[in-house]
Amino acid sequence: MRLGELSERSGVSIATIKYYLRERLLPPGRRVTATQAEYDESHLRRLRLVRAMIQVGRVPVATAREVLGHVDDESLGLTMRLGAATWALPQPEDEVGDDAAAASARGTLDALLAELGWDTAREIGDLSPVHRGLVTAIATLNRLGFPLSLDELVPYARHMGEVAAHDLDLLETRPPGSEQVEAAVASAVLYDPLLLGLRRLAQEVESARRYGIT
Amino acid sequence: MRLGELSERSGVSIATIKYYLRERLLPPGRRVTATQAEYDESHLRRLRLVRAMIQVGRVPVATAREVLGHVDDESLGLTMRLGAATWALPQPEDEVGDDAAAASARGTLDALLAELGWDTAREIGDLSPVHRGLVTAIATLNRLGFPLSLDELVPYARHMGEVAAHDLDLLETRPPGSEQVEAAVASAVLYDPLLLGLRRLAQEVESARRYGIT
DNA sequence: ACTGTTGGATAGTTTCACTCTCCTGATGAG
DNA sequence: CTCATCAGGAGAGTGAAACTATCCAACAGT
Repeated sequence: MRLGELSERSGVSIATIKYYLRERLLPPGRRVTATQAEYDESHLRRLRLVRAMIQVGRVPVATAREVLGHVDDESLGLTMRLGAATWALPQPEDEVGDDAAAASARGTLDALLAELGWDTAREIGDLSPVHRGLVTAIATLNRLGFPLSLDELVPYARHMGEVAAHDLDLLETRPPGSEQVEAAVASAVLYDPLLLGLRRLAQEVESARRYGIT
Repeated sequence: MRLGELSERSGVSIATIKYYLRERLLPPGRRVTATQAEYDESHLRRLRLVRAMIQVGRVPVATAREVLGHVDDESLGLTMRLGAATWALPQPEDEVGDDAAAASARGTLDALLAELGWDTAREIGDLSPVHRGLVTAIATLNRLGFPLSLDELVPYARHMGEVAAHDLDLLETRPPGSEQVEAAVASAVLYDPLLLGLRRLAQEVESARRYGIT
């Protein structure tokens, strides 16, 4: 198919597709002549994934390019590709600072990982953006005057641990290959709003149950 | 305290504070003379909350203004204020369309709410932005070729239900009043990245556990 | 009186994600 | 063969969002 059809089938404007091609979010089509190229179903799938990452997942274009680079890196195993993609995903940009709040947050997180036996994560330490993002989040809550104790944090972590296990269960039902990696990215990016939405909904329901609708 | 001190204590530049004042994210100080005003601790707290919402929670300025308006609306009860704030919070903006994917997503969500007995949420139906956000997320996954069955969705919802219950337990430990409402906003906005970070971390750990580090 | 700040208003600046305009080179109907 | 049409590519332009910088008159501390 050509650019026009790709645009029509995906609902993305031609100008935007050209932009994504320029930004290398979408691999170039197979060149037919000097001024024409042919696209296939994989381009359509990739385009939809890009759109989902950017629009639903709020992932910046530059970051999306990086993540997709890891998705396409066939020299890595599943775990590493998943990890690489996760690694590149957007974190609540630092601005941590080394104040007391940050130090306390680091301590809390360390204790949490020890408590749960998540030693893999502890070894990686604060090199991981995920780890740093968590420190930032806890530190911010400290600064705001809503400190999180270990006891309050552990139940959250346990639930998210089970969610993660369920994530991987679902991933295993996919045929291995790039579809599995794409599913991993979709899971990382698109399940976020899903889970948060479910939490909000549950909060409303629970609040109504406890206090009535006043 | 005056602008300069507010800036120093919060770490936010004077120019930015002026911007927030202009945008009514921060109530004006108590006027001392025609060209000078006095700020207090509540301004500092509010400023930190605003920063957290915008920087960590990625909440747009206009939305933050709306949310804070509800926080300050003392004519409402706790549930309603929490609901109002939640209601105003940013959703993965629609662009739903009425295609088959959206219809199927609506059906799945309805079934889920019935299954869990979350009838309060079902009555509100698709008026709620949270509800619509969920439909968008599920529909997007459908379109990408990663359909979510009810069976796969239910465990997620149960876990988030427990998380929400824990959220409200924590909320009850706060002294009633505006601090409680602020805690509710902080919970809604700032726990998001915290939970997502925990999920990512748990995914890495679980993946390493299952498949090794390859 | 002098120096430096403060609050307020207005006008930049930066970043990001597109979107528009041009241009060259096919391509297909008549 | 011709001529309007469309494809692809490159560069400049646009609009929104969140700041940031510049002015200015009115104070405040010394």
